[in-house]
Amino acid sequence: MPTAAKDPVADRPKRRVGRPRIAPESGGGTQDAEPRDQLLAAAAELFTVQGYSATSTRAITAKAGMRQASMYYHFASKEELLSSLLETTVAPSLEFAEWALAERDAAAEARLWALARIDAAQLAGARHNLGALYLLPEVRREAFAPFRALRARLSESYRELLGQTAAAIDYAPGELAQRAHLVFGLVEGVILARLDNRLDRHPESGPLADPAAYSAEVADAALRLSGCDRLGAAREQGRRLCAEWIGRSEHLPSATPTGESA
Amino acid sequence: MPTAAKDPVADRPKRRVGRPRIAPESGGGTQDAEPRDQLLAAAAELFTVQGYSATSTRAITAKAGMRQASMYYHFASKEELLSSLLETTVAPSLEFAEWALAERDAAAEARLWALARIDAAQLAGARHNLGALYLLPEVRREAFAPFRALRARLSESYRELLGQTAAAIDYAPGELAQRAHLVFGLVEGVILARLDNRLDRHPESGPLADPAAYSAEVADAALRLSGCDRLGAAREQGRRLCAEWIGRSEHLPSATPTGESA
DNA sequence: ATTATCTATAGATCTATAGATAATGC
DNA sequence: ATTATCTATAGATCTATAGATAATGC
Repeated sequence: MPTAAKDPVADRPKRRVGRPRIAPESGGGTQDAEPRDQLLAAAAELFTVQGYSATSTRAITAKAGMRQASMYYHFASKEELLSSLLETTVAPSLEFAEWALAERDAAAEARLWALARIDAAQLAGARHNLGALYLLPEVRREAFAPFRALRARLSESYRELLGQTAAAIDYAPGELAQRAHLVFGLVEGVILARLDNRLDRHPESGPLADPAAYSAEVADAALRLSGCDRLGAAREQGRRLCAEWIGRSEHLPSATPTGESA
Repeated sequence: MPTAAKDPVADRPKRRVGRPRIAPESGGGTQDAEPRDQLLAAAAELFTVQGYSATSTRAITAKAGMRQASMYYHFASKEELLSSLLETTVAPSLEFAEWALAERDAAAEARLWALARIDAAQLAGARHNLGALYLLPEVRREAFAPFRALRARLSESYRELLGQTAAAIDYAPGELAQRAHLVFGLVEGVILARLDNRLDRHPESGPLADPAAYSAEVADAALRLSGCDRLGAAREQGRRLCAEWIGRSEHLPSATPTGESA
């Protein structure tokens, strides 16, 4: 073997600064992630399954393989931990929404389809049912207002795109807001579907069977609700928009702290 | 005044057996309700707003006007309190669903419309956002399995009705379950709409602006999702079914412990 | 005697802080 | 010296039980 550094990542001795941990890594392969990300991953699972108040900092740190107090080196409080998780949840959909709003060459129907698709796919495919985090009652606390503002912007994006569709011309006054709400609610139905899955069938957490197919169904249903009469064409162009966006974002470094290796 | 007992309810001296309370009634006119119902009403508000784990038994009893330990005379545990609330939440919709399934003379589309309507109206119009209770992560605990079974039966009722519609004949394999899920999710979107209302606009809890109109919109949207092509007729007959049911249930003693006087 | 409350408290948490300590880095 | 952990603990909870008590009912 003449070339020494064949696989620099695997060879890395993983020696770290600071006092070493004592607690063993409990299961789920987060061994060599950043401690901060280990905490986020542990909290994501526990918060979605048990809720925020029902999850102790002790439980989170045990899952992340460290002692309770060590959490406070990485996060100022338990609330800050939830804040971070919440923001990673809306961010991707919101980025797509803003891009889609600017793509004025594409039909509004296609952009709406694509937004519903991307948003639903993210909700359906995430390792834990992260969307359920914003159903947690604790999220109404003042500490989470910044996150709620992000979510309100996402909701408005749906309304704007819907307002640009051909069907919207015939809407009665107030009907736009009404229908936009229904569409937004339909997409968020993915969260509820996952809750039901977990409640009634799979004891273990997990994504819906086929997120890609499911999210396309949801996007179809969204256009049906909008009153769009040329679903086929909109879906076709919508798919292209999704593909284009995914192509772009793959060039970026995908910083998804909660998505563990596999 | 010859006839002595003019208004027996108002004249009732309200003297009660047992040691009297010391704690004052805090606000909301539940003064002369049964203690058990006062506790349920207090818990309904606090659980929906703050969540289950975040609500202490002390907070519940303070709102109901008694001391913390007195709760345990009426409920064996905090979990039992939530259980009672959960069951009062699904029961009305489920009763309607079973009646509608049996009404085989009416068109399936109309019965589906009516079920969506009744269910959505109940979710939209309840004093507190009681539907949100079954989004509480704690509801996954074993203690709440009986409630989850009720909810599963409601979900199946939607699927059965949808399966009897004309549009269902053309569904691909698996499409029935898929669409039924979307419809069920759409109706539950009412819960999310109320959460959003509370998050973003009204600081106080409260029902959606016009539950009757809103729930009719949701029922329309449900039929649109089903692929029904004769919405007008179905809606017409659906309205009649709703009216018939409401007529019936008004003859019964309406035992809704959580709906306070007004 | 029965009922529905009360007071007091055991025992088990839980969050966050203080300060010690075991690594690496320079 | 810096970093990332550790141990220990203060202080504030929280749920549920034990047993006393103040009403009504008979």
